[in-house]
Amino acid sequence: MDAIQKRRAEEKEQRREAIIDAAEQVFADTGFDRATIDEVARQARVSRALVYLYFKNRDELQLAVGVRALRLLREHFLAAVAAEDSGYDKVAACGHTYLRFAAEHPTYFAALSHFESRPATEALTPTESEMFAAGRAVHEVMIAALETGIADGSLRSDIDDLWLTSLSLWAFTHGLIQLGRTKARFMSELDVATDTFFDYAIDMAMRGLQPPKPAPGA
Amino acid sequence: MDAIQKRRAEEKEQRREAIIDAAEQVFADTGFDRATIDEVARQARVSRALVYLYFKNRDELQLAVGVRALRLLREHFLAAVAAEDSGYDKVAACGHTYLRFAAEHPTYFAALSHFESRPATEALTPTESEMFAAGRAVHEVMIAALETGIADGSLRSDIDDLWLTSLSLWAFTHGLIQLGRTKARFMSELDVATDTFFDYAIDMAMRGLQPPKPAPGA
DNA sequence: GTTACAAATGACCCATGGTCATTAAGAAGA
DNA sequence: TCTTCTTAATGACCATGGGTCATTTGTAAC
Repeated sequence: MDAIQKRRAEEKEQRREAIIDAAEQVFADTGFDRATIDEVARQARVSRALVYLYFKNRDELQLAVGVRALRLLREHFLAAVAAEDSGYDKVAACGHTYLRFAAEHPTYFAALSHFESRPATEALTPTESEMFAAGRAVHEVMIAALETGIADGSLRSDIDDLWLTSLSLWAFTHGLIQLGRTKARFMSELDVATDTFFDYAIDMAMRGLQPPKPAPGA
Repeated sequence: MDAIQKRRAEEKEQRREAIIDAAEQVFADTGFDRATIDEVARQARVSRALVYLYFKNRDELQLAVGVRALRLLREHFLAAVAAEDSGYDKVAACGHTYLRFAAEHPTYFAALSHFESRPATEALTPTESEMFAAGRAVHEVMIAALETGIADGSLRSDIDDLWLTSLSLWAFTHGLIQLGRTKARFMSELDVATDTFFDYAIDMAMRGLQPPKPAPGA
C-alpha cells in the first residue's frame, strides 16, 4: 500500500468517524430510535446514500456508536478502579460509574441497550466483532477489580468464576438503569427517588460478593 | 346500560381479545419486532384499519400482549411460591420461574422487554395503566415471599424496603435473561452454558439477601 | 321503510430504510 | 494536456409498513 492509498484509507476512516459523530448528534437530539438516517446524512452534510456506503444499514451505524460507548465506559471504569483501594470498593465503584455514565451519556446508554436487546445474529459483522471486543475490554477491568478484592480479602474468596460474576454484575446494573429509566413514574408513586433505588440495589448486589464473615471493604 | 349495549360491549371485548390472540400468534411466528400490523389483521381475519379501531397504535397492541404476559407470569409466581416452604426458597423460586417463563414464552418475554426499554410517556394510556397494575400484582407476590422470609429468618431481617428489593430482583433477573439471550455466542466462547450462568447469577443475587450469619433456607 | 349509530372497510398518504444506475473527482499513463 | 481507469459520491427510485379517513355495511330504534 503506497502513500496515496494510505491517505485514501485515512480519509475514508475520517469520513466514517464524521458520520458517527453526526449520528451521535442526531441520536442525542431526536432520540436513538426515532432518529432517521436522512437526518444523520444531513447533519454530516453528505448524501443519504453515502451513509450506506460506510455502514451496511441502520443497525450497523447504531452499533458503531455502541463501540464508542463501550470504549468510553472502559475509560471511566479504569479511572474509577484507580481511585479506590480495596477490591470491594473498586467493584462497587464500577457499578456507580455505570450509573453515572448512563445519566451523563443517555445516547451511549441507549446504544448499549440496543445492543443488549438485539437478537443475536449468525455471522458477526466487523462492527459486531468490535463491539464484542470492546465489551470484553470492559469486563477485563471489572475482573481485575474482582481479583484484587479476592486477594485483599474484601471480597468472598470462593467467587469461583470471575467472568460469570462480571457478566452478572453487568446484567444487574444494566437492568437497573433500564428499569430506573422507564419506571420513573412508577417509582415516584412509591415515593422513591431513582438515586435511592440505585444505591439500594447496588448495595444489595455487593452483599452477594462480601465475605461470609463480617465487614465490607476499607 | 341495557342488555343489548352490554352484549355489544362484550362482543367488542371479544374482538379485542381475538386481535391480541392474533398478535401473539404473529409475534411468535415472525418475531416481536419484525411482525407487521397487516399480518396481525390477516391472522385475525379482519381489516387492518379495524386493528387501529381497537388499538391506538402498534405500541398499544404490544402493550396489550405485555399485560397478558404479566398476568400469566403472576400465576407462575403464585404456583412457585406455594411450592416452597422457606421465604428464601420462595424468592429464589420466583427468580428461576422468571427464567423458565422467558424460555417457554419468548414472545411474552419480548413483550416485557419492550415495555422495559420503552421511553416513559407523559400521560398513561389505559393499556399502560393496566400494564403497571399487572406489574404491581407480580411484585406483590414477590413481596409476600420476602415478608415470609424475613419472618422465618431465612432472609436478612434488616431488609428495609421490600418494594425496592423486589424491583432490584426484577431488574436483575430481567437483565440476566436479556443478556443470556443476546450474548449466547459470547458465552459459548467462554465455554459456559446459559443455564450455568443463570444459576450462578441467581445464587449470587440471593446471597445478598441471606442473613449475615450462616445458613440459607430449608 | 326510514333514520340513527356503531362496526368495519378499502383506498389513500407519507415517512423512512435501502438500492442502483449514473456522475464527479482525481490518480495514472499516453 | 488529453484519455482512461478507479473509486467516492449522488439523486432518483422502490418497497414496506404505520397510520388516517371518507365511505359502506349491519343493526337497532322508531
